[in-house]
Amino acid sequence: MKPTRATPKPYHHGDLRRALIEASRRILETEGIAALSLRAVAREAGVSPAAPYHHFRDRTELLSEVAHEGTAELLESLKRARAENKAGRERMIAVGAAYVGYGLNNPALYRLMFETIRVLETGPLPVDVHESIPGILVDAFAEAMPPDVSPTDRRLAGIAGWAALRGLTDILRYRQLDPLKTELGGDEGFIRAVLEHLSFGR
Amino acid sequence: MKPTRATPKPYHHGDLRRALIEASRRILETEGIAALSLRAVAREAGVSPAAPYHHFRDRTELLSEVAHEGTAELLESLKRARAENKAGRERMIAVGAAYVGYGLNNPALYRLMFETIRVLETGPLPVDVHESIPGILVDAFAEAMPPDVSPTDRRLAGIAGWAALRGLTDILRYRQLDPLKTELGGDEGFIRAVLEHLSFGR
DNA sequence: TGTACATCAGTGAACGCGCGTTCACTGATGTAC
DNA sequence: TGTACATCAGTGAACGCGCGTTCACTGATGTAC
Repeated sequence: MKPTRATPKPYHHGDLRRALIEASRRILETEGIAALSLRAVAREAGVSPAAPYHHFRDRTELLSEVAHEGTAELLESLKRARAENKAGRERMIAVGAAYVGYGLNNPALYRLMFETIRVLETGPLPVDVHESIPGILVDAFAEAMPPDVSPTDRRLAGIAGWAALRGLTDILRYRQLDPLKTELGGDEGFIRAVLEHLSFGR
Repeated sequence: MKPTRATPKPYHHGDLRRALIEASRRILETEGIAALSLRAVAREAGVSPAAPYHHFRDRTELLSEVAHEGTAELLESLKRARAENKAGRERMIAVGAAYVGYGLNNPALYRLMFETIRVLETGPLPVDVHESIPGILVDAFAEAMPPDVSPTDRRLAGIAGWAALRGLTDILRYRQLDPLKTELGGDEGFIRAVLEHLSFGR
């Protein structure tokens, strides 16, 4: 009995590579990174422990792929928020909310992404800054500053904003702020309220 | 041959409990959390694999103790910074720098502390806010705001500041900002410059 | 002060476990003629 | 279209490893008398 799904299925057992990455993400978010072994992933995907080796050199490579997928998704989400809002406060808040939202919806993956960056990225900021996650965030904040602010201050405020988003994501993730959050109307309202207080450097 | 050290040594083989915690921290910072097994700790401390069980129920308890020690140290450092600077911008920057500094000097422990919080802390913010890490940070930022700012805005700005410190620590830890950092005179100058741009919510 | 005993920190061997990875294999699919 | 063969994704058994934890033990220290 072949499955009725209309997925590509280019090889004789379906798109296992895809299935393995999805299994990894499922395990990651439900059982945590410590449970994310190659064997567990194979089990979750319903194949033998050796099968993944036809698609990934080793455990590290699988993890990198998963992290990379997360990075691509988040980047996509930020670009969408940027495109849908004109520069200024609107965009700053939309981009910020998209960032925090992604982190809260994929907490374990979000963590993995940054742990992996340390290993993968050699240089400091990526080449094309406007296509990188930090680049988009910093820009969104910098652009929201009043017109009389100097380029350096603008940039520093952007970095402060970027940092605040990372911190905010962590704080909300660990539920350290639930009472205040409720008071201000959930995640959305809370994020908005906090972001209102950024990017107004002197 | 007894060691010449003047340490207490209340039991017949020295203060193993202490030695185990110190061994844990050494392993944590040099080899990472993944390498922090009970056996590795015992090895590092020069005792048999079963010895730690006379001091900690299991691996989790040891980890909790280590995390707790880190939390206590950081709290102590923040209190010192608070006591040594009068309320306002001075204190805000001193407390912020102390926070980031601790994170950068103990990166793996810093991470462990927050991973552990999730498990350990049941409620949201600790009871005595002025004796908690978030409490001190939020206050330091809130106090640095201009006098005409409303209590709610003050609090939100404080939270934004707290978040920025967490994010800043992460960013610096992953060396994503080295060029700019050098430009601004190392960690110290950089942190100061970024903090200058916070806590000026409208 | 001296002896008998209780306490308990540390030992070392052993257990069962899940892991990453390798290996010779099987069997379905794709390709050449 | 039909057959022979190459390809290669997936199998299942096996390896050696380090792990957490338990156990009966040993032997130094502390305590009662």
